[in-house]
Amino acid sequence: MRTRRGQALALSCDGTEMAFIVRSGVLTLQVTLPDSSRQIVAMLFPGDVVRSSYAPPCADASLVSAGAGGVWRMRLSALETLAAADPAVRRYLDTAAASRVARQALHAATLGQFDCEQRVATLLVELALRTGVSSPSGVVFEFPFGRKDVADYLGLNPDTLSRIMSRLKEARLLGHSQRNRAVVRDLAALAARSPAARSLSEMGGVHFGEASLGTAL
Amino acid sequence: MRTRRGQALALSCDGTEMAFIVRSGVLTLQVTLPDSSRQIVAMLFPGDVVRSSYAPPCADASLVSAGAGGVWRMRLSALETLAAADPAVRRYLDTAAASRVARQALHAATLGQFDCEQRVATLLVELALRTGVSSPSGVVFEFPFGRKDVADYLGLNPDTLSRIMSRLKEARLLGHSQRNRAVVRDLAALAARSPAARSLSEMGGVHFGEASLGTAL
DNA sequence: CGCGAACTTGACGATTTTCAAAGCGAGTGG
DNA sequence: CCACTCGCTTTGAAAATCGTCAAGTTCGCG
Repeated sequence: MRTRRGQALALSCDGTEMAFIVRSGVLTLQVTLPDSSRQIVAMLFPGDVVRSSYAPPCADASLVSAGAGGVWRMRLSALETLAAADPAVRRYLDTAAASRVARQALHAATLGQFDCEQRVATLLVELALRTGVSSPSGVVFEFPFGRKDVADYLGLNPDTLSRIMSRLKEARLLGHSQRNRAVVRDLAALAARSPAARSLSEMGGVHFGEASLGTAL
Repeated sequence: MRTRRGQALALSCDGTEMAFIVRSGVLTLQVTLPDSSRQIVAMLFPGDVVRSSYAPPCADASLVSAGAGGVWRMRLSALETLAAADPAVRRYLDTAAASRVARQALHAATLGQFDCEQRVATLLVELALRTGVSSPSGVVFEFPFGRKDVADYLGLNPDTLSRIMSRLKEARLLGHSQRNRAVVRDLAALAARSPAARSLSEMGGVHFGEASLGTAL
């Protein structure tokens, strides 16, 4: 399945539990509780696995594509059959589930303990490590989120977020980004502002060919 | 393994990945990032499964018993062998992992979107549903946490937490609790203050013999 | 009975949100 | 080609929430 920006994927199709595997692009898992505003619970990168039952009951949950990308969608039972036949698939799924829990633990610490600047720094470091490419002017990466999306991920107000971004640009840590794109001029300085940076770079945050980004921390 | 209050269990023993299954009592999974204070990432109730890799790398993580309880500890490889032999075990582990992700999603929403009163209400509802027993004066349950622990779970300050508790007692939603024990006088009113209450009661929050608590919501 | 640790409570202060107005960019139609 | 409008972002001032600090209280324990 190809996905377009903003496209929402139903988490379960007529009652049967589904599984999704991200192939390219970034997806978000968002949850809206009654009388509360939306929370973006997780950002999902290529390789990540999502099941219908990752969403809490009695909540309006959906999987939304942030930018253009590709996803495999299948019935959970089909994936189980695959896993039963091939131990490598089984191991992959187990590892993916465990690492999802670990990343959610990190996110919980981000939401619970960090002040707003640390939260923003954490997100930028995560995206830079995951999808960034180094270039002469710094690490460049796609940033297919509206301010509101980022704010809902970090538990902040969009206005507050805007202020932080301005502050980081003024401090020369960030370049002036065009639409849907961001430039981190000084990744090390940004990482110094995020208590989670070290953990993020260890957690498979380093993608193909850009291992050097991780070592810079 | 029996555990005592405050006892910390090492998440991994000399490099091999371990798995834990909670038998009784309540455990907490806590994470401390560099230059940041402790976050209690999850509360673990009987039936919950934890693996070493649930903890993020480069973080000081540990499993701490809140009150007295019992835990099974085994090597992950041993558990895998069991699961390979018995499909029921396999299914149990998969379900447990998925429901852990769902509960962390709920916790993320709690930390990111709720104000401090809603957070406290959410925790109290969760504990009441999980470990509470109805009695003439309300729902009674063990509360084996210090103020600091609760504050670190909810991302609040202990002083702030203390104020909220006083306010809830004044509003007659809570009874005056003795040490390590709490009484919820009006579960429905408390649930009305937590946007996550409905989700919590659906998520297997209702334990043996106390199904009536859930239906009251 | 007195000590110490944990909890409570008040006043104050900092961070963050809210509200409102202004700015910018992209697409549209004259 | 240019003015125009719509949506999103930025920014300022005021307000609310929450955290900090310090003093007082309770409770368990020696």
